[in-house]
Amino acid sequence: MTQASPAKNTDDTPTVDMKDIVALCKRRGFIFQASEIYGGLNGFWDYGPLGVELKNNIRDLWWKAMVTTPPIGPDGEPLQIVGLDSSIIQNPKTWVASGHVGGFSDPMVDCRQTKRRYRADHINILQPKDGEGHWLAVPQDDDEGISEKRLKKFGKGKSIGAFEATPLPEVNTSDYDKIIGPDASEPGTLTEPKEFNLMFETYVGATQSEDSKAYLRPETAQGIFLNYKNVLDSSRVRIPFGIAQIGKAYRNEVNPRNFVFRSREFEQMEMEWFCHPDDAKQWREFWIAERKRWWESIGIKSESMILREHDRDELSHYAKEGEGTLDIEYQFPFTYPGFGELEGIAHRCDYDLTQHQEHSGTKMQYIDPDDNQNRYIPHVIEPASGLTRAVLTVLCEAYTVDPDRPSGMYLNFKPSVAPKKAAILPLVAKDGMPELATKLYMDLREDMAVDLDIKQNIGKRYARQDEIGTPFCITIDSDTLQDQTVTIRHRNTMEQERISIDKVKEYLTEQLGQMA
RNA sequence: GCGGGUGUAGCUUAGUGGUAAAGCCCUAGCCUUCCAAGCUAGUUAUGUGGGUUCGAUUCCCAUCACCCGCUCCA
Repeated sequence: MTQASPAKNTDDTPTVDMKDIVALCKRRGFIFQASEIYGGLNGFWDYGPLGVELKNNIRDLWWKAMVTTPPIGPDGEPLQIVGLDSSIIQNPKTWVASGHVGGFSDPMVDCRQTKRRYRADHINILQPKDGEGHWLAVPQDDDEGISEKRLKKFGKGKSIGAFEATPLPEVNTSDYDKIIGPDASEPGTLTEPKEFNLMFETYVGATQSEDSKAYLRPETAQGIFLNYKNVLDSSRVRIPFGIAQIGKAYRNEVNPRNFVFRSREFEQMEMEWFCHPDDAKQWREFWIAERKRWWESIGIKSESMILREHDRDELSHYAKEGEGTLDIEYQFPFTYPGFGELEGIAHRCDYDLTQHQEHSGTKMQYIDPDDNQNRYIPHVIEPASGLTRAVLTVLCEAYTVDPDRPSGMYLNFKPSVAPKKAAILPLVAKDGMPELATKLYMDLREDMAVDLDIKQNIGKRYARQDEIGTPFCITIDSDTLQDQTVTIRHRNTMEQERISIDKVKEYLTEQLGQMA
């Protein structure tokens, strides 16, 4: 069967409009706005009957590719990867050690005049020692001599020696009206520092106090690092090995945007690959190739993705010393003609294990079973992607406009991710056709997710199945009553073929296997 | 977080300072022999909260949500 693929435009208009995808998701029960009847909640989404099937299918394929049947390694042996399901809430010290508590609460100030935003702890305030004149906000890290230029303009002839420098966070907010912002031309334009704590806070126990404060995990990775020793001591794995986890994570995003692409509650699929520091570079390359292949296996076309190395200055705190981070990016309709992040493959070095060793006092070093003098803290290669982001990607990729069919479009899902593999449709609801269809349905449903639909005319039912991306429709008609044959309709081509009713299961199993 | 835009049924659109209209969809029944046909009946809406007014979906204010741009994205 030929795969219809939408031709990518060469101009800057994507072939699919996000509005249509969002509307389809709501109409057919893939994704709803969370708490919609109360007006919704910015950054939260619910997965409907078909959405949860799609999400579970993608989740299961990831788990199978990582844990159940991990890839074959460079030495020809299967890799060792074990699963984990850690708690969303952990001891809050976890997030101090990981750097999230310190790094996620940078106070920011906005300038009302220039609309620019600054980190408060990166700004110094030059305060005239004689108390006369304006206070000047300048960058702390002032390589370009900005302070001098600002002084010349607003310092009323005073030299730098006539000022005292104070970090902005130490300045009383009641004095903000005297301050001229770093790029402003008049005083009093800076807002009070706002805390941008991107972790959701909660309280453990029935009484709320600072002592009982805890956090919803902003990444699943830390649960893996916390259990690194437990896994090592209980499951006979040896370096190199991986621990994989799928689960919810929470980030209080400043600005959720683009449907489920950036939401405040989302689901991650992360695997931490523990290896010898000398092998980290090689394993990073291995996982980049492996992960790209996986995305292709669930139906994402190679030409819709790019691999992008992070620039030095966008590297995370944990990746600074290593081989860096590479993103696999997808050409979403809302990033077109640009790309948006699908998965990051990061070299986290020994940052996390070292941090937890220091903060917890628990030794995290690995002792080579063949040479107990060879002790080291493993380096980590982390392929981390968003499951909910994967759902969006698969939807965007599958959405295919086709004006020549009643629905005007169809979802070109790979059968492995499709919520329904086949639909069984009696041509009309009489002459014993519904009974035959029900019998076939009862047989098939033991082996695959199938739909039985008897209502309305056949065209509407085909259209409905096209909209939810069902690869095959099996139709019972009057010939079936005579010769026990049914028609199989192929979603992408709308072509039909006739086969014996008792060959249907065999046929579908073979076809679905081939197309998976 | 800033600026701009939008908000009437699941969707697309009417309309009005005084009972909110239609088509499609959906549900039930009839009909229907291969791609959203037809008939009958039915469900469903002025995002939320204030204010002005005898009366607000309409005018005003606030708020929420969504979209676009900027910002942010550990």
